[in-house]
Amino acid sequence: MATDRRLQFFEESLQLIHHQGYKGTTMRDIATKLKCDVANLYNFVKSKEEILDISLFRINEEFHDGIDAIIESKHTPVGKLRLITQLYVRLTHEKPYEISLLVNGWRHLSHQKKKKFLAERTAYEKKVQRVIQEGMDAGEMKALDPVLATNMVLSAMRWLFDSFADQKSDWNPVEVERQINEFVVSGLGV
Amino acid sequence: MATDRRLQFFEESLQLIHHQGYKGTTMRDIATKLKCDVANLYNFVKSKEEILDISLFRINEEFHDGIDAIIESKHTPVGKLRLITQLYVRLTHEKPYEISLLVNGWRHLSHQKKKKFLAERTAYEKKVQRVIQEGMDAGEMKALDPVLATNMVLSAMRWLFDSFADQKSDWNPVEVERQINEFVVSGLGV
DNA sequence: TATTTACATCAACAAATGTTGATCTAAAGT
DNA sequence: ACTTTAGATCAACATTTGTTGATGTAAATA
Repeated sequence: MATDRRLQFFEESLQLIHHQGYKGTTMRDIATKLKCDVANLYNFVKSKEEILDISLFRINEEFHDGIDAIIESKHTPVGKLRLITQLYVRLTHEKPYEISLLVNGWRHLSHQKKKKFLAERTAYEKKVQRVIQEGMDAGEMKALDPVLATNMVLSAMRWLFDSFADQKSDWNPVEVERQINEFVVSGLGV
Repeated sequence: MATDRRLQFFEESLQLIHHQGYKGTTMRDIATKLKCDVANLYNFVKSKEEILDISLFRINEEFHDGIDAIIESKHTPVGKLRLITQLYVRLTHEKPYEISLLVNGWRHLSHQKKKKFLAERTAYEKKVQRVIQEGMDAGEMKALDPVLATNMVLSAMRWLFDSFADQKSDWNPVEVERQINEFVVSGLGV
């Protein structure tokens, strides 16, 4: 099932979708990049939407599994928050085009799938929010609105996928993670 | 030129583009919302792309004019940074659908216009970066990578347009601005 | 050797989409 | 009274787009 050609198909598709958007990417665009006929693509997926579906929910699960492992671990709130940013930076560095779907692509899911995605996203934002809330309760972090604080922390990293996807930029992900963490921790710190 | 109906046309168009994306919004969608025929829309713009063009470069100029005024003012770097976040929050609260174009919509500009937009955006990011750099040089801010710091600061506010566009959320923009500022300033602070 | 599997091509279609030209109406400006 | 202007309608177009069905081929598998 996971043949070379099939992997290449998904890879090129996601790159095109990142740069041109989902609606702006046609099956013919993808076929051209793969140097094959359009009809051929339907050997890999049964519809265009499936490219989005499959890729998006796979990376979503990977991210959420990572979050869960951190939540269940025995770290202080600040420690957990550090691991969360670390996870996000690492995942974005490894798979910028997939993360691009989580940031933008989800809007083009079908109604049902979009509902499902947003419900899951909200649930996981709440988990991060709870970590921050615990940090505030423990006096490790300053008392801001927890919803607002969560949004700021997560949003502060959302430029990375664009940067990592860009050939010209060559951030060192470990250094990026260190500095983001410093920013976030002292941004919330007392 | 700026008649009621024309204003309504742009307003509804931008709302649709925010929710469905530029490519995902058809001229027929807009016509339906305005309860008129598709052909009628061409009394307001000479092409679909013009909706994007006009709206995007107008808000872009408004934002950049604001930045320039702050840069030229006599404040400390930290003071300037505070004014910049204030400007961004205010603008996003007043015109979330326009800001949505600056965050996402620009990707669908024609090649030429996109080049122009990106050049301007880069120039203005550099101006913000210089403020941060001055803050670091003056010892007001901790020494992080200035490019990275700039990206984090600006990106930390990029979730707002989505939230302000949403009917259900009712943030107080003044309070939001205060908390964002606290986060950003202590995030960069020594 | 027979057959399944992964991948490829060609032709074609139905629907969606941006756009145009000709025409109309009612109000506003001169 | 005459003319311009903003807004609206209808029919029609050329393209673009996702998708299908019939068919072919070369390698792996049984």
